[in-house]
Amino acid sequence: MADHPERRVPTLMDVADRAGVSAQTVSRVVNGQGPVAARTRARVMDAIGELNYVPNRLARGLARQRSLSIGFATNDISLHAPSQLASAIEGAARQAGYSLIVTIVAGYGLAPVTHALRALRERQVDGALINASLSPGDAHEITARFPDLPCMFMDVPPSAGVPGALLDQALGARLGADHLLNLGHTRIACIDAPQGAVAEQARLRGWEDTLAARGLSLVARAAGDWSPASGYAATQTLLAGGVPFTGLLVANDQMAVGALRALWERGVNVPADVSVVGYDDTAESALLIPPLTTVRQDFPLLGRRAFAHLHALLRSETHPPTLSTPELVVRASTAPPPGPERQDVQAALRTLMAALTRP
Amino acid sequence: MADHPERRVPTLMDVADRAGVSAQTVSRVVNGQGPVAARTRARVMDAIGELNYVPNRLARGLARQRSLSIGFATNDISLHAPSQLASAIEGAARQAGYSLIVTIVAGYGLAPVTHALRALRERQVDGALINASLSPGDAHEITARFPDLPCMFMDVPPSAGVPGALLDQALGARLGADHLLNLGHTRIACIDAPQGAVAEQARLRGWEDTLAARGLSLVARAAGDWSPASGYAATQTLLAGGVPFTGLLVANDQMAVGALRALWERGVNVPADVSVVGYDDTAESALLIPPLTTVRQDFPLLGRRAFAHLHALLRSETHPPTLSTPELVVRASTAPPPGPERQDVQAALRTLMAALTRP
DNA sequence: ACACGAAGTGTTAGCCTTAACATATGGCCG
DNA sequence: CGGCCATATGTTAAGGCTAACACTTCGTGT
Repeated sequence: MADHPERRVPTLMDVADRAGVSAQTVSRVVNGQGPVAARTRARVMDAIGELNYVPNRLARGLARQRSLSIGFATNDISLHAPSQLASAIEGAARQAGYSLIVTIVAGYGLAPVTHALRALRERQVDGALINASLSPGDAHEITARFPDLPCMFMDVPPSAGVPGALLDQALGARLGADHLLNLGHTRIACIDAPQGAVAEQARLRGWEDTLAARGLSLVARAAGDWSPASGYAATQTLLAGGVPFTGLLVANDQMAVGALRALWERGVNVPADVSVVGYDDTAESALLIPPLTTVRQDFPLLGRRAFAHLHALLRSETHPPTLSTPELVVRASTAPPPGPERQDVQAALRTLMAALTRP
Repeated sequence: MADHPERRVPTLMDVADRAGVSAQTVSRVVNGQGPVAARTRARVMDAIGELNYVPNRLARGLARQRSLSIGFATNDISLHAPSQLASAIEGAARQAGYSLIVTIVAGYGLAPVTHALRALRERQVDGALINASLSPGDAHEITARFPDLPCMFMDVPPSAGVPGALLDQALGARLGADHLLNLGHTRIACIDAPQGAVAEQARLRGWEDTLAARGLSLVARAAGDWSPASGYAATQTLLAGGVPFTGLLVANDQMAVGALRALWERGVNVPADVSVVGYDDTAESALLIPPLTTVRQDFPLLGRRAFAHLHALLRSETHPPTLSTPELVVRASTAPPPGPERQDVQAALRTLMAALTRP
């Protein structure tokens, strides 16, 4: 790769020699601390420019005993939430002079997270942000196993007593369920997320509790894996189950896309026959057919906050856990439940329409 | 943070003392190279376990002159393509013993990439993967400015003569355009991506060239920014433009979601009145209403390949640029163009239907 | 019995930077 | 004009690890 086999990348010492000063002086100039005469500084800057010197962060990290890098351990980063978080965290970290090392945690539970953190500790990260569906117990275990590694848990309930910044899943779930209840729905089904995902548990419990407060419970339930295809399959399962429902709570918007499709295929009109509530408010949601009523989660804000808290932690300032409040975005996928007679008319109309519009 | 203020994290030397051997021997055990007697190895392993020793990668990187980390410089990682790539690259890198440092490149062009690579070079990354809409000229400039940093350009045409692994944008664009042409469309509009995005240029040119080969050209054109909302707005612009079209080529599936919505709102039936072709084949696309005909891009494959090539490069094996071929996925959003009379009937039907189904 | 090579281990000298301390220079005060 | 302080710079010793080399201790062939 090297055009000039003899040429090494220049070091601090090379700059020092060229500028006719000691290494320490160059270090002072580079880091902008300690007194340096204006003339000297200028000479050093010139030498840096001429040699195209770049400081070596490994060596600096070794000498300073802090690497100025942080780790982000997360579930599959190609999903909506992790990628949004990564984007926000990277931005905040870079601005504060930190680099971001991303490690993907495969699967749920303690073991894969432990593995990921071990790798991050090898890299001497100054701290870690963890978004990996940990239970409060797991989070405590992590802090015990890595006492020297400041960690922020991004999806652990605040009650856990570990540093955390998270979205209030329970509230979000309640917002969605209450919305359906207030519209008059009583037969409500749900599509939740993979077992083991903490967000899933919190949402499911939030739904159940909200319904229970009105003396109701979920009439049917199916599980997906966050993907649109799984939402589609889950909805088919629900429809095939024979339990009638007029409201459908879905654990994320991507699965809701599949749900809308499955309902559409069966000739079930949304929202006239069934109301659908999503979760996340992805960029697509406002433009679906129909536009999706959903619970907005501000992931960029969460990401920035999480980094800010970790950053404070690194400077030994303690921060209480933060809870960001999601908000309900009402769009056209929800409406009052249909009366029984109306339901028949709708079905007939749809059949007619389908016949007419077919080429 | 430290429970026991006196306790440092154990070093190689601590392990050596405990096992009663020299540091070098511990190093040999940890790295599994060089001859070590079975008994000695066992003693060292025990000491490592007892102390919970973790090697310090900064120090190792400094001593070995390679950090076993690579950089990924990309546009906003919350978008579809970058997040898919990041996921695949991280997996491949981790498996090969490399950590991944992610840097987000803000904006298009040479300057922000240079900035990002400088930061990565500070971190002593062994190589970098770049997905940042660079022109071939920019790519050459980068290799000139960073002669010691092996780079893979993930979105630079192979003709550029720089190491690259990319998806054949021109072919993908051709597939989509040919599909519409073969269905009989002659009035084709497009929604392309931000100026400066290389993918955009390649796709736009591919569309134009393909149409030109049949003596046609795009009848209208609007630009988006990859987001569903921008696709929606662009489609509204096209519809308001007054230039009739029966085929619509969209530069990604997310914008196609917005396009489908805008057409639906205007009562334009897809595919009876207008056929829509997307690009990417996101997880949602098969489940939209109607399911979207699109050009599938295998980003996970691209990510793995890109890393494999970089890895080869790091071992001084030269690899020719690779071109992955996208493939057309035909779904229900495309059909032959309507005859003029049919178009009126459709419109009337839609009006009727909308009136009937309104509660 | 001797040289020889291989296996196993230790020693030394870096890798590049910074913290801590040491030194030199100049200005100012009494 | 000596002494003292602030400013500006240099020196030394880590920081944790590994490459390169040096040194033992064997077993082997002759």
